[in-house]
Amino acid sequence: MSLLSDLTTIVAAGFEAAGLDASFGAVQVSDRPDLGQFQCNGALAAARSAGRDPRSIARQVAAQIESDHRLASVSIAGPGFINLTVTDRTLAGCMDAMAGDERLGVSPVEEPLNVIVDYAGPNVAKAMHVGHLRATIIGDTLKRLFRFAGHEVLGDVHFGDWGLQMGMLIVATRRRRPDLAHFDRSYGGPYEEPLDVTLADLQAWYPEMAREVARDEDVAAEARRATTDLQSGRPGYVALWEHFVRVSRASQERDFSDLGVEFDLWYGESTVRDLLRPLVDDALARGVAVRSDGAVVIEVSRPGDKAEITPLVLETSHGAFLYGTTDVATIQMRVADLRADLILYVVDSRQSYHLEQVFRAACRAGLSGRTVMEHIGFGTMNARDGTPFKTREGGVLRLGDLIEMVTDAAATRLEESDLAAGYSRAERAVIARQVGIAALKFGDLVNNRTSNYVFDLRRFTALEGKTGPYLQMAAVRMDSILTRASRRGLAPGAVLPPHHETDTGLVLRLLQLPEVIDRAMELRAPNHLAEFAYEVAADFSRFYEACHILTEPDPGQQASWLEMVRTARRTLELLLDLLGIEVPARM
RNA sequence: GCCCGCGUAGCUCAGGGGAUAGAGCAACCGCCUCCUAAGCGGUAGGUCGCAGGUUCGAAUCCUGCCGCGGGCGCCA
Repeated sequence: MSLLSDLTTIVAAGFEAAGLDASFGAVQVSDRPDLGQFQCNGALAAARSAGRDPRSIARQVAAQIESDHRLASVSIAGPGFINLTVTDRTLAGCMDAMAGDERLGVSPVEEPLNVIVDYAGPNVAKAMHVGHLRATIIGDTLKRLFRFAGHEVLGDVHFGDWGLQMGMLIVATRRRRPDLAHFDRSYGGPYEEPLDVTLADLQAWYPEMAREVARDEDVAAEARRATTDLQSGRPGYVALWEHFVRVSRASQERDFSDLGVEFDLWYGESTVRDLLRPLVDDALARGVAVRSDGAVVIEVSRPGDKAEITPLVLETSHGAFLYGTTDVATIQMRVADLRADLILYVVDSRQSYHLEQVFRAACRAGLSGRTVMEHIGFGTMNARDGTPFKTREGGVLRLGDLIEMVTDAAATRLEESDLAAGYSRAERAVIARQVGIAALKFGDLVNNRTSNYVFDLRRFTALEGKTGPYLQMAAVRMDSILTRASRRGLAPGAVLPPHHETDTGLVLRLLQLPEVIDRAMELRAPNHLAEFAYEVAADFSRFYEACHILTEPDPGQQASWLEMVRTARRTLELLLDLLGIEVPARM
């Protein structure tokens, strides 16, 4: 379907005709545009297995394929590189096919899978902070990407609402508000909403409590007791917990909404709470889990391990379940009820050890079936000095504050520019939000997922160079041209063979879309989408500078260029949509 | 101690065995009577941490060392 796959088919046939494996025919975009548009390195690899000179293989393959009408030139260079350039007519034909295709030439996957993307992972009693940014937007992009590719995808927020912290919050609340009916065992309900316990309270109490628990065994025991009481369904505690969940979720949904992120499932650890007891008992009964120092653990080490992997604790010696337990139970639920084929865990890389334990435990307990579980780890966002990002006061920067910062910076930039001068206040506010979010998201997603990166507010809000706003600007320009053209009664038409350096460059770029989508999916790597979106915008900008579309005298040429602009716009729209970036109506 | 990740231009980062290692920013030089200059073109800038190895070919794979970050049962 794609140009690259067509070329691979051509060259692969050449290798087969030469008595060599077709797999040597893989064609890629050229590293040396001066020598050709595409290249195949297969002759070098084939030389080894065939025991022949790579150049002679390349010559043989070249002779075999050079008569193909789609190829303008086939040449051999260096030790045996086969360089290809396609005819301008072929480029035009491919471009027309892309322009006429709803999916821009990207075929849907042949075997759709049930995919669950587990991402964001906010916790009760904690407003989201900068650390949640990556988990949220990487996960959101992967969700959109897999969905676009044709998979059945569910995004699950995996709310952290069922661990020891709940007991700690209950104890903290009891200290401040012992009068609440929630703590009276003899009270039968109903429970009033403790409205004066706010998220801000919970956030303040929690770290204090955590310090105490670490220091004082009595307090720790109290928190554990409250946790087990909650987990075994004590009504007052459950009511209090429901309140915690409500106030936390309200704050988090605001942040998600600002980021344009939505979830299909707002499941949490508590969703599987009724599975925990049976899961542990069953594992014990079947001998999969064992008692160790009073706890129930499941062995997860395997013969080939480089280092010992310690058993996963399913139930503590105090009778509480841990987040590992709920993680295993969540796998059980996703496999049995949601029929997941693939589960992507978009979680900080630092949790890799834990997730490995959990995956193995689920497997050993026979709960995961054929479902593939994958940890999509990511690095941390650091400050300019390389340490984790903090506010000037040394505290954790709230995600909501970060969003506000980039929005303000975009608004300032907008005011400095003459361009937005005539826009209404309301429109400028909308644009500032869209531009700020784009700067934030693109600045993050363009980085390799696995590496740590530095968040530099100044750089992120500069809005110049390789940034989200640059992409928005390019999209707005495309819209502007298309709108003006349509007002003048000009319509996109058949794509003519490109002959300019810049329109050829744009066409060659756009035709790479299917491979980029494939690669981004395969690697679960949003940065490939981000990078490609930038290249599309940059190639368009060059084309835009060199070819003045609206004043082009030749109607055929003009219609062709308009079709290229329209297709570039659709391509950019798709990519930006996958990245979760909105395009303002104008800037 | 063991395990995992990282080390590429002044800065921030891309680069899934291939040719001459790229981009953005910062620096310097140009381009707005013309579809939005948040733009475009150009110049300069590199022992790809170090040392070995595998290979026709290594930033990329392997080993060791150095440096930085992270993780290592009853927290999440």
